Amino acid sequence: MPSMAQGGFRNSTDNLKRKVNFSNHSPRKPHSFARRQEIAQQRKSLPISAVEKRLIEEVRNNNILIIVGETGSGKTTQLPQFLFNAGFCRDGKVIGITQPRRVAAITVAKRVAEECGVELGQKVGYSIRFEDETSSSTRIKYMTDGLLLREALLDPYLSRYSVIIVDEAHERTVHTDVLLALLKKVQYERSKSVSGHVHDDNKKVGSGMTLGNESGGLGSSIIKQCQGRKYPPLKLIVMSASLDACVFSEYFGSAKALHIQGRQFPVDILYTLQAESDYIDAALITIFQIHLEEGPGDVLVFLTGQEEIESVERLVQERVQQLPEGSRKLLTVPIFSSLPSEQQMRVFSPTPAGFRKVILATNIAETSVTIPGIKYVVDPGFVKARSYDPLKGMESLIIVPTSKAQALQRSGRAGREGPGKCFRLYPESEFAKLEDSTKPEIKRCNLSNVILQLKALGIDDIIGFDFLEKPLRAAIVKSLEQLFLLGALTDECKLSDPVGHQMARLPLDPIYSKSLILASQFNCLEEMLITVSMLSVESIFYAPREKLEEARIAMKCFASSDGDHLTLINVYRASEEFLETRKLGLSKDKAEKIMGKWCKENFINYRSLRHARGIYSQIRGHAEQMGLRLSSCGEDKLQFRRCLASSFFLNAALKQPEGTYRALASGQVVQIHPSSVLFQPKPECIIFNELVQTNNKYIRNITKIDYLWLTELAPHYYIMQN
DNA sequence: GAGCACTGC
Repeated sequence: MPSMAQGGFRNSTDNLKRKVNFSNHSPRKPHSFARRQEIAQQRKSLPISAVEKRLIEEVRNNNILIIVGETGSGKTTQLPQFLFNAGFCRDGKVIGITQPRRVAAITVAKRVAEECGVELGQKVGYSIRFEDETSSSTRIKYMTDGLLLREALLDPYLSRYSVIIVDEAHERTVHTDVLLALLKKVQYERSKSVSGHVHDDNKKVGSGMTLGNESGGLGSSIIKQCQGRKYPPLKLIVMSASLDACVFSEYFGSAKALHIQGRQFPVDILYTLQAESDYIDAALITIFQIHLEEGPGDVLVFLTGQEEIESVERLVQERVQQLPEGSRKLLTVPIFSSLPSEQQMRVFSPTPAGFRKVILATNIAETSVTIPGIKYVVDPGFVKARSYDPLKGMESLIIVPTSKAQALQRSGRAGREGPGKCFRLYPESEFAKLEDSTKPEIKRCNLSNVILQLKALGIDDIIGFDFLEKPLRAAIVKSLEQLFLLGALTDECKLSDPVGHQMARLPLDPIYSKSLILASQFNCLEEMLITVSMLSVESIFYAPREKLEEARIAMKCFASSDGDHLTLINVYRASEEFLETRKLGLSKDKAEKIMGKWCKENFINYRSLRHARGIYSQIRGHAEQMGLRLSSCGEDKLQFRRCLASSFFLNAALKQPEGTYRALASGQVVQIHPSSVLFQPKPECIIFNELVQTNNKYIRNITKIDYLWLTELAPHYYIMQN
């Protein structure tokens, strides 16, 4: 019996003790005088408002500032407004604020537009992929960090911006890391463009940079492009929620760091007395311990994946029935990203009177979704993490312990509305052994895309590039090699013309970008546009456990004996046809609705399909602009499969006697994932798009090809190898 | 015959 079942939690010595401030949340009354007063009152009560003058002064005096603001400090909404009012948008300049997530960019922009009393898209706007709510009058612009990176490809000096604020930098997404490196360079170059030499306060900034490599770098390319033009200095503000501000400060030449107090309620942290052998069982016991012994308030339980969530849900429901009748008012609500949105919404519906809600969540509830009413957090201390092995070209999804920062983030979820409690299902001595923070994404992902982007920005020395944290040399070399094999790089490791430049312009995985270029030569660009759109989104098919058989039958209607790629095309075209026949005279809302219904009937994930349609129209536009020939191979599937072989020759595999496959590039033994339409027939030779290790090494998205095509279509790889 | 955390252009 786990120790907590005997009440084995004890108070931690390092409870989160923070200053408490209260705010009144009254109902929204837009546009009314009362509403404006309410907003003014709320703004004034934010911790950041007390330091407005000081902040503006620091921004004036420092070209780079690190701001550490705890949750609820108001830094994201207020700082841009302070800067605007202080005149940082003179001469039509823009303040840009980047976010790692789309929803954050949208919701914050809406809030700030309301606070300013302006219509969204005017003075205050946002821009994310597929949605641009800005205009020529926009001065405060929220956007995703990936979008600003794309903007930099068109405007390397980021000349429209007077200030760029990188928010949530502690999350260390690839986009954030690359953006920070780029901004450091841009800032240095802009300061040079004004004065012809480096300013005193910029010398400090530039000191950590590799000036020796400027010849092929951003500097020279920008100077060429922007010859004779002068830009005012760029102000850079890096905002982070965590304590490791020194990482950013050091990177930017001992930049000044400021701390702003947050507004979070205290959370009691409790640990188990002993290590738990089974964290699922420990979580179950803790849930019931809270339910029976603690005061009212909902419970948030962090689990690692869908399967765990579903099994815990069943177990909780079983055990509730064994409780005395008066104690059975316990509801379970699951949430994870692949759950259809209407089911995700259940976490927001108020808990019925007298009930306690137990939310079973993946780390979607850590940052992406904020659930109201949480007073208790149960944290087993594990997370399913993706990592990438550059040598094998293989991703893996494995369950690992969380970091300290992650544990802190999770416990903070209990203190949003009042004091809370967090039950960590491991001893305090184990907490001390955790990594401080999660490994930055750039150290555990395929770098091909990053490198292609940097090359397109004129940065050729990737190994010497001044990253915030350097990726493994082997990972860089492997990706350079892949880009070379795809024809994106020349023998001198420069971006090739036109292929490399075209590939860099497309917002896709480089291997998919290349497949579009090839497809225009194979006369099947239409088919390939659909294919890469469908391959770029989360799983298209959705099969709930209880309707697995029905889902299988539905999927058969779309299946192609040639493989998954043509199956995906069939799904896309069927949805197009369905919409074509119905949409005449339908409003956009109505059309979406019947599309959603069609998806449900066919066991297709509506969100994924809609996303794929968005990508399709975007990349189709790019392809047209590039002058790629839009053609269809019609019924000639052979032509399309030959194009797939030509595009994905790096991912070819041959069947072995036991029915497993050998990946030709890496020699690894892999298996076809059972969700593939080719799981049953098991053809001799195939190409695949994904290699992920879970319980086994699985390949997914597979099409059957002829072995001879490989030497014919990719002789530079296959003939050289033999 | 398995099962896939989360983002983003």
